[in-house]
This record gives sequence, C-alpha cells and structure tokens, in this order.
Amino acid sequence: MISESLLPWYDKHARDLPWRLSPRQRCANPERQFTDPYHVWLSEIMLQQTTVVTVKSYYLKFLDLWPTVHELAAEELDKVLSAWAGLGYYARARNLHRCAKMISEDFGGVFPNNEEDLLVLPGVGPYTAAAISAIAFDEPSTVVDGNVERVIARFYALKDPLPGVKGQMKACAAKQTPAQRSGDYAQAMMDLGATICTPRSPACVICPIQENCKGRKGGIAADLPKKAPKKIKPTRRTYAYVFKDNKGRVLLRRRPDKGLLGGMTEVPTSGWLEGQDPLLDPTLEVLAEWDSFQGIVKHTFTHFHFEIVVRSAEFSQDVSRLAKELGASWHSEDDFGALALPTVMKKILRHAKLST
DNA sequence: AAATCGGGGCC
DNA sequence: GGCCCAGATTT
Repeated sequence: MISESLLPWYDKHARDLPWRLSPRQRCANPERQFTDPYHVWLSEIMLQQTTVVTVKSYYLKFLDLWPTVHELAAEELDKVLSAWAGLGYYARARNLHRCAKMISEDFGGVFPNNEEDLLVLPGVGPYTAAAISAIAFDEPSTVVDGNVERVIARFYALKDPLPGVKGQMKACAAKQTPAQRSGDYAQAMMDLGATICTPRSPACVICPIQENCKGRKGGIAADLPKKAPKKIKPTRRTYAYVFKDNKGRVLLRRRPDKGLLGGMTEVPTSGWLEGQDPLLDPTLEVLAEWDSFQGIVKHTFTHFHFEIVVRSAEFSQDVSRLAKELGASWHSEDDFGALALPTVMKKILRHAKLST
C-alpha cells in the first residue's frame, strides 16, 4: 500500500499552504482536524489548472473580502470577476458565484459532505467533488488530479497514453485509497507529485514510495505518463481601438456572459479573424483620426495565438453618444484596479501608454 | 470523444 | 517555443 510509507513522509514534509491546517494547529485544536469546507472549496476551484504559487494571493484576498460563503453569495458578480481578474478560466468565477448563492440560499450555508451531492454544484466536477469530500470531511474518496495521474502512471508503469488511460488510472488509484486519513492521503499524493514525482527529472532516490514503484524499477519513470499529441494553435488577429477623451479616460465595455473572457471588461476590437491580416472595423474607423500603426500586442490563449494591432485616438466631443453606441463606458486609469480586466486587455492598455 | 476555456513559470 | 498546472463544461 502506498499510504503506509506515504503518510509518514507527509507527516514530516507536508507543505505549508494557506488552505491547509498545520500539524500544530491540528494538535492545538483536536475539535478541528479538517479545513473548513468553504475554504477547501474556494481553494480547489482556484487550483483547477492553476499553480499553487499563483493561487495563494488570490485565495487570501478572497477570504479577506468574503470571509464566509454568505458574504460571497451576497456580492455582485462583477466584483467577484474583478477580484478574479488575472487568474484565468473566468467561467470558474461565474460558477463560483453561482455555487456560493446555491450553498447560501438553498443549503443554509452548509456544504454537502459527500462526493455525490458535491458533484451537483456548478464548477464542481469529479476531481473537486472527491477533493472536498476527502479534505474537508475525511471521506475515503479517490482524488485524481494531474499529480496523482503522474504518480499512479509511474508507480504501476502504465504506458498507454492519456487521456485514454484515465479510467485505468482511476481504478489503480482507488485500490490505493486508504479508509483512514483519506484527506491527508489525498493531499500527500499531490504533494508527492508536486515536489518529488515531478513531470521532469523526478527525484526517485528520495521518494517515499520508490520501493514498489514499477516505473522506477523499469527506469521509465521520467517518461510517464505518455500523452496524446497536441493540436497546433492557430493565430487570430484583430484591431483594438483605444478611445481616449480629453480627461484621459478610456472607453471600455463588458463582454458577453458566455464564452471567452465571459463577463470581463474589454477594449473594443474588430472581428477576431484566423489566418489572415486583421480587418479594420468600418463603424469604428470613421469615428476618429486614428494614430498610425502603434505595434502589435501578442497573447496566447489555451487554444489560439492572438495578435492585436493597437490603434488609439483622442476625442473632444460626442463622448457620451459614442459610449452609448458602443455599449461602453468611460473609465479613468485610477479605476482600472476595480475593473475585471483580463491580462490580454491590460497588455493592450499598457501598450497604449495607460497604466493598469 | 473532442473542443473550449487563461495565464504564468519553467526549460 | 512547448509543457505543465489540485479540471469543468459544452458540443
């Protein structure tokens, strides 16, 4: 069993993370052995496809702004999106807010304590449901994230590629899940994957489960797990129009609730075309004397590269009518911090000599 | 099953 | 430049 050697290692080497009770805290408070479900849920949503280092400051900021799920539920969505800006995968923030309302208004502020009921919550999938039930309630759920997949693939020397081998990995992981200290075990597996059983050059010589690891015995640990080849990313191009008024304000608008950067704040742009030069937006072009070529902002999303030609112009009249026509509103630089500006939009504004 | 959905740090 | 990250949701 992995847990026999892994848990003693975890007791010594567990990482100190904001959403994790330290051994001292657990010793001082025998009543509270597990992290508050609200804290576990919040951290797990943030940690989806996102590194621990990146999440830490956001997690602490959110708890500071909204100490309980009720306060988060009562907040405006745009305020939550603003606080989430920069973390990426903004559907997570929208689902987080929906879920908070559900917990606060329908569940009396009490999180479900088992995998099946947690799975119903928006933004909570198989991994997160298992993680919350294990970490917050010590349920013997099988928690499988990217770390665990790597550890299991190596421990059992599973050579078939992801994602096809996911089912087999889950079955292997389930066999190892202990009935006791399930939450600690889940976190120990993830710590192991993050610090020792790393993607490149794993530190097998100091690994607590090296004894029974088939990947290490076969000398193939570093080559696992195998993954299916990835598709190449196309490039999309657009013009971004930075409208400035004579007070140094800029026209910004809210993106549609669904899809890419849903609900976030944006600079008006022309169509996002693939594989060709961007097209000027005729309705925006005639509204001002635009600066000549100002250079290109480059940004890469999950599934495409993005190249933005930035244009800017200053307005002296009809600014309110213009805002109405574009469905946009004027914002001064001082307010940028309170807006839900995704990173690509901050790049564009900075390129136009505005400080975000 | 495949596509969509961010951003940063590392090599 | 590609890879990885405490994945979920939609098509």
